[in-house]
Parts: sequence; C-alpha cells; structure tokens
Amino acid sequence: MARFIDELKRTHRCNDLRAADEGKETVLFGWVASYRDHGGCVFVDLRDRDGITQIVFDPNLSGHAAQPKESYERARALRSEWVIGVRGKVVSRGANKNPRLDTGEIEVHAIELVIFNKSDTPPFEITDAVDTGEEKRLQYRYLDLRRAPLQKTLRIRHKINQAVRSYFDAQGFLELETPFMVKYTPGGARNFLVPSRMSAGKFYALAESPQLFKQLYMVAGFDRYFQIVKCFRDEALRLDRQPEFTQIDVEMSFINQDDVFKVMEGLIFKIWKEVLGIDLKQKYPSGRFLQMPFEESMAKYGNDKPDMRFEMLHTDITKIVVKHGGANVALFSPIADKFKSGEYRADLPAEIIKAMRVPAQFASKLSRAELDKLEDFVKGMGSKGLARAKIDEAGQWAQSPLGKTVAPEAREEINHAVGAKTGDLVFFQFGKESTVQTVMANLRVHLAKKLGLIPESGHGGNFEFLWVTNPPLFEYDDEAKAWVAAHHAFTRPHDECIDWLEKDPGKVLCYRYDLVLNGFEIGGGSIRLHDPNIQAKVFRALGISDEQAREKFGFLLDALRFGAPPHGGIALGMDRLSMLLSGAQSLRDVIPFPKTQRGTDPMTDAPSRLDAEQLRELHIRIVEPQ
RNA sequence: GGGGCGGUAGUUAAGUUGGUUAUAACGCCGGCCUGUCACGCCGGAGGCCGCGGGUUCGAGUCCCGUCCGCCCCGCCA
Repeated sequence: MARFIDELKRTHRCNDLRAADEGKETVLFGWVASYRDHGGCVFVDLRDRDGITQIVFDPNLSGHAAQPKESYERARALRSEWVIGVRGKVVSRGANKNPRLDTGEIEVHAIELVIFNKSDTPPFEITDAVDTGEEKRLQYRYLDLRRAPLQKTLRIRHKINQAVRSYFDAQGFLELETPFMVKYTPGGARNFLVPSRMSAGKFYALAESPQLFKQLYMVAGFDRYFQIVKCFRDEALRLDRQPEFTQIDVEMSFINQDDVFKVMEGLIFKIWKEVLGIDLKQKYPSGRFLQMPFEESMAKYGNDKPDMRFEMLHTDITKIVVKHGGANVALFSPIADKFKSGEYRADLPAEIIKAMRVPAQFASKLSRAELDKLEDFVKGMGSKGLARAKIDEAGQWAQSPLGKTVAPEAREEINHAVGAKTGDLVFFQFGKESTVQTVMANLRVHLAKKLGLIPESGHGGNFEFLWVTNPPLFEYDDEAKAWVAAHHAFTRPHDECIDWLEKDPGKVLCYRYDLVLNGFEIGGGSIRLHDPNIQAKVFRALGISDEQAREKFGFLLDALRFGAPPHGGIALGMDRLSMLLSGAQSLRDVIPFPKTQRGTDPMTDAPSRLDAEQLRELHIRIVEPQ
C-alpha cells in the first residue's frame, strides 16, 4: 500500500490555503512550477489547475523527526514539471509575504515528499506570458494547457456550458442529440466525408450543423430544443474559424423572431452574469439588444457584423456622384456613366462609391508612411487603390488627385453627406460593390485598431451587442447568372414580400438574424418556412425543379407536409463566445485541441495517410495530385 | 486559387553593403549559497541558419524552387 494516495489523501488544492489555515497539516499534489535551491533550504512552487503554493524544504524544521531531513535531500534533485506529493504544515510567511500569489500569506513546511514521476525538460516554459510560437504550443498542447491562461479559458467554457444547460432547462427546453454522420447534401459549406466500409463506394457526411434534424424535432412536437453540439465544415480556416467547432443550437415552435431574440437575450444576460459577474442590465436596462436592418449595417459598416464600439461610419455617395454626372472626377465618371446609359438597373447597382471620414483629431495621427501602407492594405483585398482627401479650411479636397478637378457643388454635397469638417481625412472606394464593401469594412476596423479607437474589452464591460435583421433572402450569383439562397432555402420571407418572389427576387427580405458582438458574428438563425406553397415559390425563384428539391431535401419536404408547426431558431458559436468572454485573441486559444490554419494537428499529425490494406477495405483508390 | 508576413541553439529573438570563430536573453548541465518567489554568484554544454538547387573565391545574408506557420481575400454561418 502506497503511503501517498492510498494513505495520504489530498486535503487541499494549490490555491486553497490562506492565513486562516495556519497550523493545519496538509497534503498537496501537483507539478513543480519552479524550484529555488538556497543551499540550506529549497523553495518549490507547487502548481495544480487552481494555483500555486510555496513549499519549503528545510532540514532544521523544529518539531519534526528525521523525515524533513530526508525530504530535503530529495527535494534538492527536483526539476521543473516533476509530479510530486507533499505532506506538510501550513505556516505563516510572516514578513516574507508574496502579494502576487493568492496563497502568498502562507507556505507549507514539508515533512514528507513523494516523487510520483519525473519529467523531461519541457520544450518551453510553463508560464503565463506566451513567448513560444503557436505551432510548438500545439505540438505539445498538453503542456500548453498547463498554463494558467488556458486553464482559465477552459474553465470559462465549462461555466458557459453549465449556464446554458440550467437556463434552457428552466425555460422548458429539452437537450436532445442529432446525428453527426448524415447524408451528404451539396451546396452551402463543404462537408467532411466518411467512407462507408459496408456500403462500397458510398459516403456519409459529417454534419455541418444540426439544422434539418432540429426542424424535424419541431415537426415531431418537441417544441423547444437545445443542444451543445459539434459541427464540421471543410472550409478554409481563419482566426475565428475552425473545421470542428461547437454550437449552442436552439429551435422553438409557435414563436416569432422577437420571441427568439428574447430567449437568447436572457441566455446572454445569464452567461455574462455567471461567467464574468457582469450585469448587462446596466448597459441594456430594457433587457433588449439593439436591432439594425441588414441594409443599414451594409451601408454604414460595409458588412453584416459591425463592431459598434467605435464610429467612423461609411457613407454611400453613389447617388450624389451620379446626380452630378460623375462630379468631374475622372475615376468616378465611368460609374456615373454606366448609370446614365442605363447599363445598370437603378435597383441593382453592381458598382458603388463609398466614403469614410476620419475625424481631424485621429487623422493627424496618421503619418504619410502609414497612409501609404494603407494603400497596400486595401490592394491585398482586391482594391485598385485608396483615394483620399484632406479637408482644408475652405472645405476643399487638399492633398488629393480627386480634389484637383472635382465639381465644387458635388464636393460640398459629399462633404455634407459625409459630415467632413476642416482637418478631417476622407477615404474613397469605388467599383464593384462587394469589393468596395469588403475593403471599406476592413479598413474601418484596421484604422480603428491603429488609432486606438477600440476600448479595452474584457471585464470593463465593453460589450456591444447587436441584432442584424431582415437581410435579403436571395443573392445574385454573377458567375452562375442566377439567384441563389443567401443562406438556406428554408428561411421564411416577409409576408409583404411574397409577391416579389416571382417579380423581383432581389427585393425579398426574410426573417433571418445574426447576433453580433464587437465585430464578431456570434450567432445566426431564422424563422423557417413551414408553408409548402411558399416553399414551392422559393424553389421556383431559385430555379430548383421539384425533382431537384426532392432529391436534395426530400425527407424534410416530406416532414413539412405532416403538420409542421411554425418554428424557428438560432445557433450561437460557443467558441467565439468563449473567445470574447475570455479576451482571447484567437479561437485556437479557447479550443482545447485546435487545428492549424491548414487544418492539421501538429501533435497527432492528423490527417494522415492510410496504408493500402486500409484503403482497400474502404474501397478507396488514391489519385495523387499533379 | 490569390495577396502579405515569418522560419537562425531547447525557447524567443539579433545578425550591417555577401567576408573569415553565427550573437544575446531565458532555459539546460555542474558547483556555491538559509528567505527566495524573474533568487543570486561562478563555470559549462548546446547550431542541418526550414529543405533543395543556383550565383560567387566565399551565402544565415543574393536568385529560383519547395515545405511549414500566421494574417487576409475568395470560400464559409
């Protein structure tokens, strides 16, 4: 029978002991975070998931028998990350307190020491401050996870999970599971595929979301469903996108859009309260978040996930320029001319001109070199360049090629629309609408970071929530020359837009909504189409035949014919939520075992090749890329 | 598929117009030290400069290719 673990059970964790515990005997288990050998005595910082306690090994401790001497001798050999157990006595540090440790008022005088296991020298130091490349950290993720910041973020995930479960349970939701291995459906996000051994040549797909199944739960009458669920998407990775991620998935029956908002706002309030101790009531006394139409968001911010923590709004000046016949600016003229010649329909502008004002007090901080760098920044996003103008005392566009020719009336109207005053800097983008929007949206955020306009987030409570609502149901696909569903084909259009489905699909708005926090989309959902007649019209607008619809979504269409209730739902990105709650800079810092940007895992070396026999069993032949 | 940045000791980085022995800090190893907590002091080891090719008397440095990582566009809820 082993002395430690069998006989000596752990009495405390490494962040438990305080001044009040003085005199107690304690048994602690943990890892050697650091050791300081002073010749006569040895100090060890013992670490577990909760914190650090200083252990002292001193052969001359009064009141004990031979054991301290023996422990001291062995303690001198301790090294970083060895796993040990200690029996000792809690003693006040007297004048030698360490205010930086929660346990800094006390230390433990060791009587007995056990070395459970030695450790190789770790490839990087286990400290709070990261000074190691991310690939190394991922390669030794189990060591990286010993660091306090990651211990803290994973604890936040735990707390979110607990808050979600208790909230939804109290609201009458059932936590129900859905399959991960599903039928492949083309369109939307690419699926990861799983070959079937038993059905030669056939594949399952990993679910990109539980979407269809949660709707089936509604048809089945479960009424209120939620699930904390893994989803899989075989798409390019980003700072805020991983191939395997977790959603807080919700669906409800007999509700409208606002009912969904209320339920989710309640959840967010609870999560913030329980995880951060922040009462969002102070910021949102009504309990409700701001709502903004999609169109307004695109116009003012250039995207549908605006960071509301700072201003620098966009202004669309296309109409002003067109009105002034190009405003006598050579670069603008082609766009204005196209409108004039009727090449573009007024309701379908493929090209736009946007301006963004940087107020004088910030504009003055930007050096010439920095402004030139912005040129490269926008070019990286497909822009041809970044036109700019400095507003002088007379309201003229100084330091700008545009200013040399621009018609004064047009210039004044633009200045007025943009709100430009003396000393302000105005940036312009023009051309293909999608490019202009992307460039201007990114430029807005990039400049805000550069100029320090974004307040510190975190526990100060700089959390700006926003519902972005009522986007168009369809988008025009330039390449395919056809209307495609902006999200999926089962979103309910606004009732007053039903007529447009046939006449002008581009005008159809729908009950879709995104929840945005500080420039990140943290959730999205919709009210679903449950009326088969309107569903048929939507398919017609998309040019999807009955046969095609049946082939792709047959089982859902079948189900909707058997008394589907009005229903809708939403999914929150659990990982992004954790990232914003913990102040982490990357999704990879809140996912325990994340993938690199190429979707690989440096620790396990996944994905990996299979040998010929395994491939044969799966009926797969590898075609080497050229 | 495209653009940008990066890869030098275990780790993080420096490395000049191409030049002779490739630096520093931390870590590691050995020794000393009874109040440290970024302990201190003395000594030491440690290098495929991502990989392959080219230019050159000479390449960490210049050129071409390639692999890997990060950020972004496209893509993606």
